[in-house]
Amino acid sequence: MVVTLKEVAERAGVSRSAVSRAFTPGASVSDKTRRKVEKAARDLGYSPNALASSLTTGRTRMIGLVSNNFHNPIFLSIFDQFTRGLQARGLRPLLVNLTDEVEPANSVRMLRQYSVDAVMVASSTLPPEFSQAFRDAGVPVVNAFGRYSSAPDVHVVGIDNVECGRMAARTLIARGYVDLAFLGGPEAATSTQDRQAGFLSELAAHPDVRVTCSHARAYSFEAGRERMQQLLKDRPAQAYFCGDDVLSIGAISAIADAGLSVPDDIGILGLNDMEVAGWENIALTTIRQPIREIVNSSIELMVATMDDPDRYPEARLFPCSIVERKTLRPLP
Amino acid sequence: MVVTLKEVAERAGVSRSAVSRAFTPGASVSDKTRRKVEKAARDLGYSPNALASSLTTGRTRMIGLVSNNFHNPIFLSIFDQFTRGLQARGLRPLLVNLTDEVEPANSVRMLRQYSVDAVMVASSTLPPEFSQAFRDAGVPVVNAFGRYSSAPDVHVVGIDNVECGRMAARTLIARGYVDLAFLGGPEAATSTQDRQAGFLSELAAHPDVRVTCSHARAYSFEAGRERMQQLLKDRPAQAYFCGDDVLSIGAISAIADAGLSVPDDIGILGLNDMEVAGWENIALTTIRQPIREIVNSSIELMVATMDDPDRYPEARLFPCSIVERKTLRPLP
DNA sequence: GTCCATATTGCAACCGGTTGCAATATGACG
DNA sequence: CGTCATATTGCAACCGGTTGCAATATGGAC
Repeated sequence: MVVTLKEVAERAGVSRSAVSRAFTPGASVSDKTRRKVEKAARDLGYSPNALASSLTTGRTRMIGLVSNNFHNPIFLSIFDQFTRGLQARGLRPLLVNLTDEVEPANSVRMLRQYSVDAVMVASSTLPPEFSQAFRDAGVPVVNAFGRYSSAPDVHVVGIDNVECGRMAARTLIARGYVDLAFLGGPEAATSTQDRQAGFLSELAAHPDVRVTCSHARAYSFEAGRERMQQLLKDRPAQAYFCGDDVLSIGAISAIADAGLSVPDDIGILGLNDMEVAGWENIALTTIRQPIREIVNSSIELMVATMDDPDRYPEARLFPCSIVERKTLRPLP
Repeated sequence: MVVTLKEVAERAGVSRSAVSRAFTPGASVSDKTRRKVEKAARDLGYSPNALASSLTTGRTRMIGLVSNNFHNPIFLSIFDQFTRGLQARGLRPLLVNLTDEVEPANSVRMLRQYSVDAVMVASSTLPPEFSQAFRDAGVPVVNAFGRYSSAPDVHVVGIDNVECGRMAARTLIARGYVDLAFLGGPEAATSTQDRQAGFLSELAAHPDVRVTCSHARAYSFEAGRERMQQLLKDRPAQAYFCGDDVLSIGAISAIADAGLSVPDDIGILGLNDMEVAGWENIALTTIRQPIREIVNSSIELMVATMDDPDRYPEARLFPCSIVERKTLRPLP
């Protein structure tokens, strides 16, 4: 059924090596041979078996694309960017869903069985042990959307969550809010820890401003909604910096249910700028993460690490920016 | 760096065949040999190279997961289900993003180079030529979320869009709406064509009911919003059946902007029941597509077709159901 | 202990390619 | 036309496994 190199060689009247070289860029073949081979290949509908060649070349051009986040809509566009970026470079993503997986060794074994050339961890919540396990197995790894300080031995590309927290604080202060709050994701998530730390550190310079912190049990709509419902039973703050857009929208939903208005009664500031945040009936004011840039840079770094596996680990941080919409009162 | 069968064989003091057999379920090996091999493998940290073995066995256990829909949030959960379902069966999804790809031959070549055992097309908008091209290349294919009538030579698993259209009509009629409209996706999308046909056919029995049709240029928030803005300039209908949830939410946003209320002034019925539709500040009444069942059935069918490549093509249709929320007036 | 059916084992060829090396072809130059 | 450097080619070994087959080992029956 499937055409092999040998058949092409026979039809073209050349050796198998000649055919192989005709398909290898930069190999030594005369134009005459190349033409004969190309004709035979075309006639037969031949295309080389990438897996067979990987056996000798040691490169499969397959990349493990690893994530555990299949609920936050922002990740759909992240997968979109990654698949397109990898494909454009002739790389193939082997998608690995690590939801509920706790044992790094399993994933490592699996990805080694399939000889991926590198691993892209696309997650802000996967424990660093996973990235480290891949690296220990000798596979180039980049952790996209990861925490930059926790795993200095693995490349990380993402945003400066501490700075995001500071930016959030400055944004709220500038709008005249004096009673602020942070509503984070799970307390164990490093992204939440960093954003909170930045938020608080910036506010340290404003002793006149009141600030409180609380945490939702997950980065999800329901969790944000539940948490905000509880907060509303007490005296709520004037404005909340939420650790994530989905969380923000859950919070807004609870506020609306309580008969209060955003931004008139309570201001909400999100983080991520997922597509849904821009929908006019959501219109979330949020801090935009430059997804495209992070993805492209992650791929570039990964490719560079494939060429030089001993490359010294680095962190690449991209600045975020405020996207002004309708859930914060305007600047005075 | 990487441990091979040969090294394990040497350490265990057996032949390479013995090692291979120890890792092949059902092969003939004595317990004694198996134990020696397992110990050696453990000591060395050996795990077999799946790609190398695929050369002789002809099976890679890799599946091409092909889609062109990376904007509709419903597809994130679809990918979630697919990756988990495939992984649970020891299959590995090679993700292929066909956004902007128009030439089926390219995808076929790529997937053949990587010797995938089967292809899962997860899309309702990919032209049937793609599925057909995979089938013509001799690769088992299932088109999940595809149109059941257009490509009788390829397995299709999904919903009966015509019946969905009818169900939508019945739902609106039952709520006493007499001035109805269908707001579809692109006119070229077969899902839109079928839903519209079903909608109109059911209404044929109700000559007293007025009905009009229009189409958004894409299955997107913006497209739905724009189209509804235009519709509102004229005399809008009492209730709209929208071809998709995202479209519905765009329409709702336009209606709200115009100072009208949903469902008091205009009713909206969506289709899909994506996660966002359930968020309380959206609360879209919609027709639920049983995603999990469709995905599982698609995988089962794909696996069955891998065992019997000549399996006669079939269509599997799953019933949809109304999810009652807050964008239609209640039943009388 | 012998005989025979059955279970294990290793050899060697093969899967579909790549590549070092030596052999041969080519072309420039004198 | 001969010489020599360079370009092209084919041979054969190899990548990391699997598997048919023949050889050997095992164990039960007699």
